[in-house]
Amino acid sequence: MPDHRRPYRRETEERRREDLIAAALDLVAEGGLHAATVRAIADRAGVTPGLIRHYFTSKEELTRVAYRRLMQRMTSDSAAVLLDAPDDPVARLASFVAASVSAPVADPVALGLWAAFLHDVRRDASMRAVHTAMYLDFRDMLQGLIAALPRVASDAQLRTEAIACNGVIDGLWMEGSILAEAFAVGEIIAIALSATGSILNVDLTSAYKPDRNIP
Amino acid sequence: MPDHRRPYRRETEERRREDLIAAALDLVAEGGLHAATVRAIADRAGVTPGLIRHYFTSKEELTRVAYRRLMQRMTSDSAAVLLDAPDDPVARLASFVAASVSAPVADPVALGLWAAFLHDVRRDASMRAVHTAMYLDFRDMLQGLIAALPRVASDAQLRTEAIACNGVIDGLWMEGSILAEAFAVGEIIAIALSATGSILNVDLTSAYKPDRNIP
DNA sequence: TTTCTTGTTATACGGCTGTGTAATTCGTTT
DNA sequence: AAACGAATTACACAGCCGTATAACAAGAAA
Repeated sequence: MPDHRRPYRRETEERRREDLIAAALDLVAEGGLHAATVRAIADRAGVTPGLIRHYFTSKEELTRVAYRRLMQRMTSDSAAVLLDAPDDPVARLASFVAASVSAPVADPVALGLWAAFLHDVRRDASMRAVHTAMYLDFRDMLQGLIAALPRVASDAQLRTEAIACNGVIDGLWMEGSILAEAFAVGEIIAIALSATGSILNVDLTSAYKPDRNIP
Repeated sequence: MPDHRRPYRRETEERRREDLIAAALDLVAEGGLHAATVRAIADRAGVTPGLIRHYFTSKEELTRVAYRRLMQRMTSDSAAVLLDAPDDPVARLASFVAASVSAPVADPVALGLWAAFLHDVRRDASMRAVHTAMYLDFRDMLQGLIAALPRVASDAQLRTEAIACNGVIDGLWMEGSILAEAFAVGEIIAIALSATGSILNVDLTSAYKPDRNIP
């Protein structure tokens, strides 16, 4: 029996939901899905466990929402690169490819989160829909950049090339994130540029100018 | 109070360990890591929960062993392809690449298992070592096939090309496993051959002859 | 047949899980 | 200042988790 009840401040619904989602993602990233228990999430968000069921009908719903938020973040991280990318189509594609295999798009935490949710994604239809949309969004971005190259290419060829380049990016994203120590600094970027360049028959390597903002 | 004790047969240590490992992998594949509880594993293997701690010092050890077994299976599945692959270096590489993005190497269950263990792999040093070894084994196989091509290439170039081709394969392996319905039959194989062919500047597509044993 | 080893089952335990519900207190409205 | 609504806390509950330990029985050895 507590001497005094824990004092608290009322917050907006959006703020509380955001905090709970962030706490859940943090915990999943640190300790896997099973570490994100109702009590741990509440603790991390600075509230008591009961509050979670006041904002989410079940823990499963919180999980779904958190996954959706993660995918949104990954997609917007990718799209953000294009905001201050060069105008030249070749350099623009090169910059996008390089960013996609570098932080913050590619990092061990993001991969860990992605993997942790994978099983639920396969089982839950709504989560699978989120995943599919995010994958196709990314691939469409890539295909748009490829289509802008100064070449002639059929639609079918563009699709094939986009899938292939996406494959390279995803594969290197994965390997670079898990086995970062197995590669030299910049090696993944160089390989990504060279490989996608080969696939598209365009010299991306010499078109790539590292972002001056990032040391 | 049970009327009678459950009857049982004694088995060899190897048999029991194998059964428990297989049961654990089955359950992880079906329901994620959290579905592989001590009780569920024992039930699936046809024994009682206590027996697990007779053969494994902890559930964590069973997990590590199961992961090691999974990696062994994936590696040997990959290597098996080379046993009845063509002798011609180009056709040989093409057959290896195609097999690596097809069943049984690439399938949703394998990807799900791989993802389920990923977090533990990042945290546990011995599991990480297993993963690294498996990755390098696969890449070395690939690099060996690339080196056998009728071309001249430096060691550094071979390494770069192997990493790039491995990236393509891994990426397509991932996407094809999760989003199988988003691709036409054989499309992933065709793209994998075309992309790796471009990277290596070799025509793998026309060198590829589908295995007659597989319809 | 009887003994002995040990593979196997049975059971207990503390701790943690997600959920349901009642009590409280914050901040606003009257 | 008093009342009110609802955000938040507090607590209870059944169930499952991994682990520990003791009782049993299967099959080999004698």
